[in-house]
Order: sequence, then structure tokens, then C-alpha cells
Amino acid sequence: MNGIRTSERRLYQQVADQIRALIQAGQFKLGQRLPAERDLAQQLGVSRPSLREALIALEIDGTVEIRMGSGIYVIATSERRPASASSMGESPVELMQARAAVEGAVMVLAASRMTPDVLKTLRQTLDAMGREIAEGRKPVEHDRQFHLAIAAQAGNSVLARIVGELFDDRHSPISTQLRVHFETPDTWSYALDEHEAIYAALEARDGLLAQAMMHVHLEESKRRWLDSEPR
Amino acid sequence: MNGIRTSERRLYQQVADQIRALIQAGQFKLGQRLPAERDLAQQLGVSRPSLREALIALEIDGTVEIRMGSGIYVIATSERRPASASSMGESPVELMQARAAVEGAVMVLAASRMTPDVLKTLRQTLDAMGREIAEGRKPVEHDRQFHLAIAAQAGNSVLARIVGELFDDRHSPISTQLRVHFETPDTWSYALDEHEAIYAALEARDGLLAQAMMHVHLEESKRRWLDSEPR
DNA sequence: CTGACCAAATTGGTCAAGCCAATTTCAGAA
DNA sequence: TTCTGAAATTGGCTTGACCAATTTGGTCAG
Repeated sequence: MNGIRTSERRLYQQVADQIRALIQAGQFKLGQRLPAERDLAQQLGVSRPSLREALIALEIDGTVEIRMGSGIYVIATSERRPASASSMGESPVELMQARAAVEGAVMVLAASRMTPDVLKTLRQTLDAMGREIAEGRKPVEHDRQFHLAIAAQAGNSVLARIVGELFDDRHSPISTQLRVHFETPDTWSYALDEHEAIYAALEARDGLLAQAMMHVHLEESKRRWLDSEPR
Repeated sequence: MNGIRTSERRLYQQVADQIRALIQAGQFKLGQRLPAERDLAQQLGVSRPSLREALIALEIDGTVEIRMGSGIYVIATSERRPASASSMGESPVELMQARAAVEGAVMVLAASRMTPDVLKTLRQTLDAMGREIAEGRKPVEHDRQFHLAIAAQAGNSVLARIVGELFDDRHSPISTQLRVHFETPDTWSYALDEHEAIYAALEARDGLLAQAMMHVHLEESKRRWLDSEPR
């Protein structure tokens, strides 16, 4: 059960994954208590503080419950709490198809509820993106704000949450693969053009056109993503 | 900037919240580097390992990026991973509307990819539900399997994951409110009838009919949910 | 003056050891 | 047999140290 530290990932991530794997393999069952921190750290060949850092990650994702004086208990076997999307073998095609389904529905709802204030916010976000692109920076945060501001206007907080999660699944900092953002300074300007088309449709309160423009944007975004990924 | 440790929450959670609050308040801006761990820990009145535990939580939720030898950078100014659905004030109406949008899209995809094997699995699941209902038990797990088996056949693992999460958001064991399942032995038989109608439409490979039947099921399910909730 | 190189400083990463708080277990007394 | 209190166990947090990665500043050469 010794950990292998040959990769560049942080130790806590590796240890957390090891523990998840042990749970998945059935070595620690639902409801069961893990070995004591001191023992488990020794078994895994790491220091106790490093083990504790890994346990925090597991606590946050709902895999374990930590009780002072008592122990660490498995409360999920990851059948209910899947790992992040990228670690589940989900492909860019599937992610963008899912986004098309969800954000398509959001577009129709949002267009019918569009207000001058929201349009103003979207306008400001697009302008901020334009400035960042002109300065050679990557407007990931404003890209996110654009998508989420529209989703928020759909009037359904569940859908808004899903839109945010799908966006983040692709831009999550956890996975080292996803640290490499796929857009380049050149392609960001295309993305901005596509955003402008979405904005124009929303301004016109045309839900079906907005939906179509979002589909175009996501399809092009997927294509750029696929073109940028190492094979 | 001294932390206050009067509550029963773990220190790392408190410190993480403090840092989030500082970021939200604009003290640390997007892209900016936080003070060094040693300095920040001192400023917040905690030990460095405790501060590191808090930073792990912030890294996981996408608020900061930690670079060895360089520093800790703010990469988001709002939460990336919202708390669970039920703690966000999402309503049954919103949840079921979102499910209608997502599972509606899934129905169309699944109907076009339906196979005898999947139909057999669905048949078995419905029969198992029927037996459980006859014995006065609540077929929550088979209910889940029915929805997820269909979603799995849609051929998009992202959508399947979302369907699972939405189902679990409603049936999550974490929220004490949701421990009280809304279906009663009587209403479970209605739910089963609705499942049968969905099954028939899938058997006929009629995507639009399957979608309509799923919408009916979710609408009725929502109504039963609302009728059962304390006001 | 500018650019390159190198050493020192700074920063995060991990470890070891210690003490405190909460819970569990066990032994002794009633 | 049951209850109580002490000891053991467990997690929570701190202090301090050393290692790895990055940044900064100084020096030298062109």
C-alpha cells in the first residue's frame, strides 16, 4: 500500500485517489471506519499532515466523514458521488452535446425573460472579454460570467447550476489536463464573435435564434477543443 | 485579520471561508497573488498547516491556484462548486422543470438507440418495482435504476451523469428533509403506471411520445411532491 | 547600457514531533 | 450486573525543520 510519488501532481491528490481506489475496490466498505490517521499514513508511506490534506479532499467530495476522537468513516462509495467529469472518461463531444441540450433549453427561457439590465450586464461582459483578448490575456472568467448570466436569467436555479457545473467541468483546475485552456489568443476572438451573435439574438428576444446561435458557438468551441487536444 | 474559533466547524473550513470573504470583498483581486503561506497564516492567527488545509479546500473549489515556489493566485472570485442543491434554496418546481428539460432530451436520444437488451432491463426493473410496491416497500433504488438505465442508453455520459445527480439531489440521504420520501405506497403505483407508459413509448421507439410521457411523469411526480411537503 | 548567468532569497511541499480535545474502552467498585 | 472514572485511542492543531521550485538581485561581459 505504499504510495508512488513519481508524478507532478500534488501528494494530497494522489493519496486521495489511492484511498478512493481502495474504497472502490471494496477494501473499505460503506459505513466502515478507516484505519487511524497515524496508521493509515504509515501504511500509505506518507506523513500524517499529508494524509490529513488528502482526507480534506475526500471530506469535501463527500466520500468520508471525519469525527474527532472517533475515526474516519466511508459515507459514499463514489457510486453516488462520481469523480470529476474528466476523470470519468467523458469526452469533449459528450460534454458539448450535453451543454447544447441544457444551454439550448436555457436560451429559450432566458430570451423570454430578457431585461435591459441583464443585457447591459452581458454587454459589459463582452466588452471586458474584448479588452482582455486585445491585451493577449485569456478571458476565461468573463467567458464564464457570460454563460452564467444568461443561465441565471432563465429563472431556474437548477438549470443555472448545471450550466455552471458543465462550464467548470471543462475549465476545472483540478485536472492537470484541463489546466491547458484550449482557446488561443486567435480563437478567443472567434468565440467572442459567437458571443456577440448570441447577444444579438437575446437582444431581439428571439429564443429559437438564441438557441441556434448557442448551438453554433458550442459546436465551434468543441471543434476548437478537439483541434487543440493532444492525441 | 485574526480568525475567530468559537464555532464547532473545522478550522480549515473557517479559514477557507475567511479567505473567500476577503476575495469577495475585493482585498485580493482576480489574478492577484495572496500573501505567502507563512505570512497569511500569521495574519489569520492560525498555523501554517491549518492554512494549507484551507487552501486545499479553496483549490478544490477553483477559487485559487497554488504554484510551488511562486505563490497562491486568485483565479475566481465566486464559488465554482456551489453547495448541494437543497441548501441552495432550489425548489421542487425548479428541480422537476430542470429534469424535464434534461430527461426530455435524453428520451429522444434513448428512443432512437433502443435495443431489446435495454428494454429487457427496463422490463425487469419495472417488475421489481411492482413486487416491492405489492410488499409495501418503497422502490426508490429501482426507480433510480429505471431513470438511469434510460439515460445510459442516450449515448451521452455527461447527460447520464446529470440525470443521476438530479435524481439524487431529490433523494439525497444527506439532507434530513429529503430523508422523508414523498411517495406513499398508494402513489408509488401511479408512478409505476407512468413508468409503464414511458416504457411503452420506448418500446415503440417513439422519441417524442417518450418525451411527452416523461414530462407527464415528472409533472405528476412534482405534484405529488408538492402535496406531500409541509408548508 | 543591456543581456546573460549565478547565487541568494523567497515561496510552496512535505515531514517529524508534540500537545490538546473528543470519544471509546476497560477496569474496578458498588 | 451496572455504573463511574481513568486510561487508551482517535482526530485537531501547532511548532519547527528541511527539501524543491521559482523569483529576485547582483555581477560580469559584450
